[in-house]
Amino acid sequence: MEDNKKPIPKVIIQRMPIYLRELSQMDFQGRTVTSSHELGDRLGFSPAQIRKDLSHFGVFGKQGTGYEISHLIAQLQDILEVNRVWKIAVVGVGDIGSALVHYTGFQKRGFEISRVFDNDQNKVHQPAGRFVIDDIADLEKILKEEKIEIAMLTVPTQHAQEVADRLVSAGVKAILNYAAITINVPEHVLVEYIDPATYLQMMTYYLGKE
Amino acid sequence: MEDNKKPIPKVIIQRMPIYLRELSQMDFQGRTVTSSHELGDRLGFSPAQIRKDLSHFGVFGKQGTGYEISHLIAQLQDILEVNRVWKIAVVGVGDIGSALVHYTGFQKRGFEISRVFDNDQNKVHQPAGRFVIDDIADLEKILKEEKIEIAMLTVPTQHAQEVADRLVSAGVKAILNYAAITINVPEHVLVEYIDPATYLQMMTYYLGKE
DNA sequence: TGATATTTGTGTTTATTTGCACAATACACT
DNA sequence: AGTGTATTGTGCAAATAAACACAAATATCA
Repeated sequence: MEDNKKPIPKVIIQRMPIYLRELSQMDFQGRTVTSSHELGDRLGFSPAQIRKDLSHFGVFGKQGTGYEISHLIAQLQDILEVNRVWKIAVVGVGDIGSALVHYTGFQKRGFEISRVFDNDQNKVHQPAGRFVIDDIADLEKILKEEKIEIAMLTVPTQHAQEVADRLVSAGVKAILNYAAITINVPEHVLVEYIDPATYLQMMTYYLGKE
Repeated sequence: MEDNKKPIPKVIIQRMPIYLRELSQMDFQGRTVTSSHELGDRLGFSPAQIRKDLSHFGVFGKQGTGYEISHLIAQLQDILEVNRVWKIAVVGVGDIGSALVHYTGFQKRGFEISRVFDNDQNKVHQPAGRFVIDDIADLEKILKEEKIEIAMLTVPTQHAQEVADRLVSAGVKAILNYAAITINVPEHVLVEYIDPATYLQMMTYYLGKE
């Protein structure tokens, strides 16, 4: 294990959830042991890369045998801090927000939507999934009370920056932004983007070359 | 411009839609000219990186002035092949599929949903947005007829691989996969993944280190 | 006009990331 | 026990990506 103070590169952190997802899938299929070679085949990575990635965090495998799946899952969950359940707020209950609220896959991956906000008075206090929609006017108050540190931002593009600012002032430390716009936040706040059109445009670049 | 036969690295192609998105935003705000420095500030990239990235495709700026926004937008649209409209199929009309069908932002970014499929006979032939849901039994036939090359895969996890196989056999060349599973496709087919939990887990890694 | 400010595109350098290859270890089987 | 096969973790090399830094071009303005 590389045990100096250098931070582990982001590109490696990005692959860890992919490894965890695939290992969970293998576990679900009843598998108990795997190897860097098999995992690499399934994910399209080289075996060497998988071994090297894992080696940043410790020694998890056994020579000649490979990796015990349930053990590696537990280790990855520790590393990614998802051996507990993080509370999440969904801000904006449009089509995407609703879809996220109804999605049942978060719990087993370490997350639980715990509050849902909208600014539309026709939606406020109405049910959305197992929630009652809160008024976005109470955003800061509720997020602080509930100590919610992660938000999924699903408001219309033109309001994304303004709502992001409020999330930051409410103490949110990580934002998953579904609005198709880059938002500016202080350095200590993490932002990731989900914008299908950017993925599609990446692919059309290659489709156009054929 | 770097004009040898080396393919342009994927990491650069990934940034081009981000540049395009921000430039469109600036254009919408009435701006006409920008610089690598300003664009970098807004996006969190270094100016040098932006200039180097663009230099792979040609010369778009003017020394002392910067970039004319509308011109650079047009050039990026050409590069990414979104100066035309690509037909897209949505496969699986659950919560996410519905949200995509109702999303109005695709058209101006080069895409148009043109067919929508589900296997649930209670949904088939029912309306979804401006569409009538087609029976997934007719998937191959319709995709070939319509020459649809791009699909957004929004079926339940356990059916994702099987449906992906059918998309490939129907001639689809690019899949945007919303199912939380890695799918295997032939080398000539592009796949990108949208799985919110992987992004969240990446962020909790860092949150846990604070 | 000429002096000063900007800003690009790119050759070079530095840093990061990936891949290679092999000793060390474990297992299976005779 | 011994032989053959599988697999890990890692030092080192190669490949890739990012940053630096500067000549050349443009704009501004006294």
